[in-house]
Amino acid sequence: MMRIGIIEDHQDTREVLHAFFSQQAGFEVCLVAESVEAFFAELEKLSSPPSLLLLDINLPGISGIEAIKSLAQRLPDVDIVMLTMHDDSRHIFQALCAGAIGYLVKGTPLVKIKSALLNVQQGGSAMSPHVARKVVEYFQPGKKKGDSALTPKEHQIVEGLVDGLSYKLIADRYSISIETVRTHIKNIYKKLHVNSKSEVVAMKLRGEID
Amino acid sequence: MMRIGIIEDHQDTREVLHAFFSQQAGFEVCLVAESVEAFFAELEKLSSPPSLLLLDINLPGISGIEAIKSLAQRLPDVDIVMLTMHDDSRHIFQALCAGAIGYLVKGTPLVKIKSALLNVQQGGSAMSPHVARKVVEYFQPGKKKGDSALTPKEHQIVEGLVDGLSYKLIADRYSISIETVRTHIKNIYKKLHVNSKSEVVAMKLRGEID
DNA sequence: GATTGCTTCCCCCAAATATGGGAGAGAAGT
DNA sequence: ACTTCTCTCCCATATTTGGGGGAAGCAATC
Repeated sequence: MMRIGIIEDHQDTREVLHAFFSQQAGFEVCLVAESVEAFFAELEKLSSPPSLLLLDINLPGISGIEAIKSLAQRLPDVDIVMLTMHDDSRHIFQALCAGAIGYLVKGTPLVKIKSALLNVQQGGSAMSPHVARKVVEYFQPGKKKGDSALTPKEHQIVEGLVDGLSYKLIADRYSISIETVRTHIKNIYKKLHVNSKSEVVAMKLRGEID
Repeated sequence: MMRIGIIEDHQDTREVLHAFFSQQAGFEVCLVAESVEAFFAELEKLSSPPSLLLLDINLPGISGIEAIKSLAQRLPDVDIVMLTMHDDSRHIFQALCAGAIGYLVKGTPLVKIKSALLNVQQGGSAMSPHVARKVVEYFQPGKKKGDSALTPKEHQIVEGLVDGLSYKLIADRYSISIETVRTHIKNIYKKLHVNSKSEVVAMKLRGEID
């Protein structure tokens, strides 16, 4: 028997999930909440905690991604599966890094969700096809070799970013075309799994690069 | 009538300045000293203080730059104009940060100095009447008002920036309009003298904010 | 010789951002 | 009462950035 919790702000989705899994043999919906805050409040009243969580990202108050760590801390044995409309690399990466074990895109048929959750319960994973693809692509370039190691030129560019320079000024500083700067930065973003200058600066100054 | 004080160790320069401004209508040289120490001593004897100071940097004893703060403290309403041979950015930066409102290089024709001082008295600057004022304001975060201290809301916004959020996401996080976020960020930029998210992130993570 | 990785440059396009205005409401201090 | 500050929101416009392609020279490696 799988005891699942659902955190989802959209009422329709919430009720559909609740109704569906309540009917499925082997499943028991033990907690349904529309926000992380509400979830924690309800959690107090439960005798036995859920073993799996379906978690949305767009939530009022604390976002689903922000909540993953505290959820995992509070419920060490729970499997967290994201169920969200965001299929972009950034959210996927953040969620998985924070501790989510699965990532399903909204629109996935209920039966698919069911089988995915069964997979999770058996120690597998639950990912929508193209999410899985992105995940694979993430770890492919990184696991073959030097991983997130930036090339010398890329390190230079990062220095420029930390100094708050625009693409154009970086190009001037290193006497290269602005297009080259753009190319380097795009590559840096892919390696670091970010997508803005600010995030690169933040990582660098936090010592997360090098 | 502009009452000016002159602190200059080089005798020739001192006398030339004294003689020149004594002759100019609307000007009154009320104090001439060859050092900061001597200036403070003479200041005791004056009934009404100078409204403007011509200050050298190379001085015996306390340097002109070191003296700026104590001078400004002693004479809150005085405009301090540097008159020095040092035209390097370091000295300029130090002087302006300390509170000097103008910065003239030695060799400036007397009539130019005169018009520069007139500009200062009229709320301008003594470097080049319209670019100069911006330069001054650039180096002096907020001389007139509440300094570079960020408001609570602005600190919140900075947190959002450090987390790599876009304007829209910051707006969502704090439940305010994206326009409000833009306004706050514009104000932050002005206070910190930067003009990009990355620079704010860099300053914050370097501990230069707070 | 072929593949791979690094650097260099170009195109296009949509979105985000920076910059300059203005404006009103409420709180706090003068 | 008046000013100052903070927070809120809006408009317009120009530039920058992010994301998607592709391509070419070069060095190292296989």
